[in-house]
Amino acid sequence: MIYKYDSEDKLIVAVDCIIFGFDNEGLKILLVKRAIKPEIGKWSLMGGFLKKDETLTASAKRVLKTLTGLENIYLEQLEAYSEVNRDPAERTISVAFSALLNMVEQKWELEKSFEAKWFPINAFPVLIFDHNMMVERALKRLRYKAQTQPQELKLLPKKFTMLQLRTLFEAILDTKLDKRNFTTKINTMNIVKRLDEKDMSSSKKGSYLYEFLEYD
Amino acid sequence: MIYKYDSEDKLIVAVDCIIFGFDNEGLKILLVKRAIKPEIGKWSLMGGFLKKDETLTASAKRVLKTLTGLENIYLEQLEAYSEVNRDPAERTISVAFSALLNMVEQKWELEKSFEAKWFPINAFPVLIFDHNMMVERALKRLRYKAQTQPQELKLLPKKFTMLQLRTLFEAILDTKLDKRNFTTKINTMNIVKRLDEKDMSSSKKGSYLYEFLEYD
DNA sequence: CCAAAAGTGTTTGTACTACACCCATGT
DNA sequence: ACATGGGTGTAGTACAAACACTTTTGG
Repeated sequence: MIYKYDSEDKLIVAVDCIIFGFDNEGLKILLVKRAIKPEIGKWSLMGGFLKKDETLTASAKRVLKTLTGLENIYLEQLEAYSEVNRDPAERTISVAFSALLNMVEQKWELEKSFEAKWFPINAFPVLIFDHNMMVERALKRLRYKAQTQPQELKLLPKKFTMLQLRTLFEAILDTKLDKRNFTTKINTMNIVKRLDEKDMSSSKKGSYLYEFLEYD
Repeated sequence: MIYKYDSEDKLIVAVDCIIFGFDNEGLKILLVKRAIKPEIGKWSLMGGFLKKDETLTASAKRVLKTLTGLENIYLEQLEAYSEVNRDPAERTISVAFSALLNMVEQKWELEKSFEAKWFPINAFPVLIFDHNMMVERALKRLRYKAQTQPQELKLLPKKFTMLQLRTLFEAILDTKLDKRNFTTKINTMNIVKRLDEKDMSSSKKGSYLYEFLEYD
């Protein structure tokens, strides 16, 4: 026998993805021009609606795949947004997710049927609904991650130089970091291993490549 | 003109509250015996369903008020749970909230129409659905809060002794803390003020009472 | 006067900060 | 040989951890 909560309200649940990218210049955020009403034509986070038979994470992954073709991406649930009039079209609640993409060894491409664009994190437009709040929160979380679990920052190519890693940190934390102190700190953290390989593209001497250590 | 997302799925959204209390003996969690099917009679978090015209936070506050009569309680949104079959009765997603109650100068009482009971945090029963996961998460968050914003731990009476505060920390962090180091740390944090008053109930000498500083 | 709990300081190690020079090599 | 970016060490300071004795007073 199956019981049902017959008299309870039902409503639409959405997911919105804050997609961060890093390209050695700075931290970027991926936005799309909204294709449906209301607020059609305005910049927005990439989002979608939760289906009856999928989890929130699956839904966010589906959205991400639609936009970039990518699967198996680090996706983290942030927070649910539920102001009654957050979406003027209809009562919806939305759960925010954040994803991190490596823009350098880019194994994906933006789906062309969407008008999508990367914006620098410190110069992106006003977004629809409560999306700007969501980005704020995601940035806070990203800064926290950088301090506590930098190995989760899947924004770099598999092999990267100390300079790349430091530039990433500087972009996320929006600050300058001392080269020597940064190297010692990363080393004492025991999260990377130095390879024998060097990257020769940026100098005559070449700079060592590193990899994040895998942990079980 | 108003637009609607007509073809999207709608579903039931629930809130579940992880309610922590502290009574100088240890950290407790408030559970209720479930009164509706399915899983009727099993221990569960206090929960409810989101109504069309209320925010998630309002919904969680309503649940808390129903159970304890209390309003204006520190409530924090944790995470949304959305496994498709998490509730065998019907597809629902649930957003977890955590609340902190002071069991000592208890200004509230448990609503008698519910069979509700405080359990020690390290000895409570298996709960329905994914509620045990929710408690795990809430505990993690509580530990984090203790480290970073102890003044948010509204688990103590307004005036408390260092011993009470330390016992609370020990309960939350599940560890022993050195008396001297703890006092110095709390003092350098600048989050409490020592009153001229002493609590004489526990010793002949009496121990100073403290209050959390208000911050704007 | 003594039992019971409260209060208090010092030392040691570890982590963070600031700071400047030498190294390797392609041209 | 030199210009370019890469790599490295030290000294000072601040914070965390370990550790034990003295104070107060009701009984």
